[in-house]
Amino acid sequence: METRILHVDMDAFFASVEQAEHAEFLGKPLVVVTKVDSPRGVVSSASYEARKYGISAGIPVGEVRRKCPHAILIPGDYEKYIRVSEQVVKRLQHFAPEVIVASIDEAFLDITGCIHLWGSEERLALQLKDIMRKEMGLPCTVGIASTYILSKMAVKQAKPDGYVSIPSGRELAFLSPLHVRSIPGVGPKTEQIFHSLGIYTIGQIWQLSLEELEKIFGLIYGFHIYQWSRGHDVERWGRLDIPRVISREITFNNDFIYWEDIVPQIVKLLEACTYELRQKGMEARRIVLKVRYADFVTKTFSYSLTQPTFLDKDFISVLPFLIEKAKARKYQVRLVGVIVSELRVSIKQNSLFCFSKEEKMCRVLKCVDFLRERYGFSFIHWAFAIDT
DNA sequence: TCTGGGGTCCTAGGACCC
DNA sequence: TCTGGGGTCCTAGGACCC
Repeated sequence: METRILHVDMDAFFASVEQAEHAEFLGKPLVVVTKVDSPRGVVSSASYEARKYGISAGIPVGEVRRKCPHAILIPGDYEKYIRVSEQVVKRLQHFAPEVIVASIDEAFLDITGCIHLWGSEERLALQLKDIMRKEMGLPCTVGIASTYILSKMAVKQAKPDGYVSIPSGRELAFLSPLHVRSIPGVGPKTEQIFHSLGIYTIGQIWQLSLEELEKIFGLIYGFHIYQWSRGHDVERWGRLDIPRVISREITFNNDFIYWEDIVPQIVKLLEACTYELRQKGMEARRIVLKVRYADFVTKTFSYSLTQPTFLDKDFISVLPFLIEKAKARKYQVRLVGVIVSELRVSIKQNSLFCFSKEEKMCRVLKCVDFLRERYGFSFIHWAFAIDT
């Protein structure tokens, strides 16, 4: 039996969630933004009514107001969108034994063995769309094809509120006329390189041999493009359900001049990262300080610990070293971020044989985490006091 | 109109060891 | 004493995606 992969992508997800909840927003140019009142807010999600005015993800609120003065701007409620996303996934699980969640608003279903239950794959797809619309009030687009990447490319062509199937055997005919940017993984830089070579469509990529692509784009990326342009999946290295990094960042409403004002912000971000580490039962070995200066130049400064940890204090002890490096560039600061990486599942939290001190620390931190959840951050000093 | 926040994966140079 | 080569780790940066 030939494999059939179904890809679901929710249309204008955040905006649609808000429209489903507030009927008065239906049919209106609704724009979900990061910050409503700051000129540094940008669009997270725009309803299709808003997209008619050229509003798309990433553009600043000022430009939104200029392009569409009557647009409705609301701040994003990301925890809500995560909850709705989980409900969507639960509903999708009725259609296939395994649902691979690719992001907050998209998923893949291997429907190879399920099509007969619905009569045809088209009826399955339309039923799925119908249920999302009627039960959750959310429009979505569905693509079905023989590989994951093709199902995703099918969705791109069918948006919004559409359905496209690529029948087995018609893959190359589907791909040939599409623009190179239709390949997920080909962005503006790669597009530019293709254009400089006189290549605009996927069909034209086929004229290049694997060796030529490897020479232009490097061994790995060149191989990927070779496979993707033929509709073939490339095995993913990591598992989707285990995070590789945890990060928090903040863009200030006004640039900061003095590092005394910035450091507490960095500590807060770090606390949020380690809190999530502990919640996930993980620890990290590497910390990265990210700084975007007033001139929009972004620098990162990192340090690897000898042992992975989930304790704030272990990372805080190296923060001064990283901050000193960041200070060397004499510019005002518009963004700071903290990234913890080199993650692994924590042994300390899961082992029955923890040392009593570690165990004590765990309990204290769980208490601190609880208080943080209730009252916000900056309870870190409590943990210090009990540890020492 | 000045440009968010959360991720994934890959590259490249230098240090260091054998 | 001088030399090469391979392997691994560390650090910084970049392309891309939602």
